[in-house]
Amino acid sequence: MYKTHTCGELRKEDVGKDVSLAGWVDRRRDHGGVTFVDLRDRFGVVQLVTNPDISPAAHHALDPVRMEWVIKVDGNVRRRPEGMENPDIATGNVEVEVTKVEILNPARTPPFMIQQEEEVDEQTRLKYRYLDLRSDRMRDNLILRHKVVKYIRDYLDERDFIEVETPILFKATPEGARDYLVPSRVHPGEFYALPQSPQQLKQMLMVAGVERYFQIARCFRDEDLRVDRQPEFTQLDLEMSFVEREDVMELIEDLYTQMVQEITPEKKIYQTPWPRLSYEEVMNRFGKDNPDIRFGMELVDITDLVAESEFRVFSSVVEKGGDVRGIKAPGLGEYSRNQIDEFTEFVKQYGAKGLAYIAITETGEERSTFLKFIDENTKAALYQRMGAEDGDLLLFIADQQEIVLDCLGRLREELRDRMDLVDGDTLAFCWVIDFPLFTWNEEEDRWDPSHHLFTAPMPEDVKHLDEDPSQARGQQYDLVLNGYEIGGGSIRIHDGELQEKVFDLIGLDREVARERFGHMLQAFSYGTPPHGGIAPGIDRLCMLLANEPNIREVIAFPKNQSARDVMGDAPSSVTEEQLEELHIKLDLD
RNA sequence: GGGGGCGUGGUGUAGCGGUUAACAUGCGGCCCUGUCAAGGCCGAGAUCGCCGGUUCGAAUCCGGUCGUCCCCGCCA
Repeated sequence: MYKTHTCGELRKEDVGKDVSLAGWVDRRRDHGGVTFVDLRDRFGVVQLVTNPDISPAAHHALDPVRMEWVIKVDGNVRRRPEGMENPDIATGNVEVEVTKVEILNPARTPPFMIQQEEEVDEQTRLKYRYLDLRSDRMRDNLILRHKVVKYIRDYLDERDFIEVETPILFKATPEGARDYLVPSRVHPGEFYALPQSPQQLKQMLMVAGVERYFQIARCFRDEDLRVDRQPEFTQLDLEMSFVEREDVMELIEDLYTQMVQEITPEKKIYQTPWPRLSYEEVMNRFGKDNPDIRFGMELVDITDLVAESEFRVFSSVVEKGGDVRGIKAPGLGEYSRNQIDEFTEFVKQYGAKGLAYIAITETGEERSTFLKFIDENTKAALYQRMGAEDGDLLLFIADQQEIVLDCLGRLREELRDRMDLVDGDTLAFCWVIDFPLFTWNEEEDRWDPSHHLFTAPMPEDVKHLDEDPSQARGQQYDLVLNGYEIGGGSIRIHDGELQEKVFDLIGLDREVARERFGHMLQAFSYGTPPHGGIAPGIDRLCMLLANEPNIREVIAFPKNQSARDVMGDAPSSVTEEQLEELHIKLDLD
């Protein structure tokens, strides 16, 4: 037997026991005589002691042993001498006096020190991911993720959901993200696609009468990567029949609230029940549809106040139908011209032409790009609307509404980070609802679905589909946490006729629609229950629960930014024979 | 597709026109019987990502290239 106990479980109560332990050498402290070895396994660390006077054979057996060697020891648990306890580790009151050592496998000197992976180049960590994952941090992240998924499965199982697997090899959909394609050997020239999500399939399961489906589903999208985006990621995919949007939202809210309390009790949920905010409201208040509501500093519309102003930057924008809005950064009134310029550069990245400001020092002195152009009354009204006080910095953008909101929304979160306004142990969940069903696509001169093309309109808005599609709101809901979209869903269209009308609206040719979605329309003609669902992202949730700065830290084997697996070296070239079998000829420049 | 940051011993950094390329840690050796990032002494280990240019002289300046991270576009 390798182990009678794990390295993390020995306590005062175990003193006197003969134990066998096995694990990795975390550290070794050789005092010439007495030698200490910290032995680590998945469950913790315990201190081993050898003494040449007591057990010379065991003592010398440890001589060659170095960090990350895998060893098995027999020994006796004893209480540490008075004053030698280590309160920093769970097993710190005891140690194991070693009587026998067996080297199970020596280790080369690792390319980096396991517990210091935070300051190691990420590429090195990814190349040796199996070493990186030995660290407490990564081990804890893997465990956290396991707990999240297990909690979800147990919770949904208790509520009569069944987990159904859907195919990974399915059909390409030109809408939305780019597909990963898989060539077919038996059908020359034809391709499967890896699913961007099991959307169509879960709706088919509703037609099939499953009623309550979920799946911890892997999804694939061939788009460029970000801190919170990987080409393959995991969703809790869920769909229910005979529900309205409130039913789905309540289910997820209850699930996540209980899960967080159970798994990360140190986290505080900012507001319960979770606020339900309309798309229009969050855009006006926060400038983005996935707002971080943990702090204030909301956007303020001053278009009406400055429409007639002498400051042409403002008034000319208003003439052209644009907006002027601002944000107040309390306490930044002493910022230098240079510091403010950094904000200007920041918003220019997102299309703003400039940034107007009023900086008010603690003593009430004002520096401004435009104050001299506006009269006292306007200034007073502006200060009142923004709640401006001594010491504040007021920042303004004038442009088309879309740009103003986007830039100020991003600026607001930039200020959050600079001013350190939020606490990572606060989870501010909220729902964003009442999205417009369509958004106008300027380039293609047509309406695009804002969520996806199966989203049902609000019943009272169906009438708008014919006259003014922009007025139609969808029965859609986005789940937002601390400024990240961590899920989205909707009540679906279950009526073939309405579905065809939506296809028409987005300019999808009937023939093309039949080719791509004929199977769905056909399915819907055989008795389809009203249904809806949601697909919360597991990776982003775990990232936030683990206070990690990016999604890769909660994925065992992530891809790097250029979608490469640096450990396994994928993607890689294949043999001529493989290509031939797949009827593929390469055309590389 | 575009913009920006970073590439110096195994790892993390310093050096930014002339240095024996510095420091920490890890690694090897010796000493050390109560440490827990143990300590002390000694030692090995880097053609400064790569290619080209400027210069009497390049880790250092310039151009290109590759890698990586962050961002924009993209992600229904």
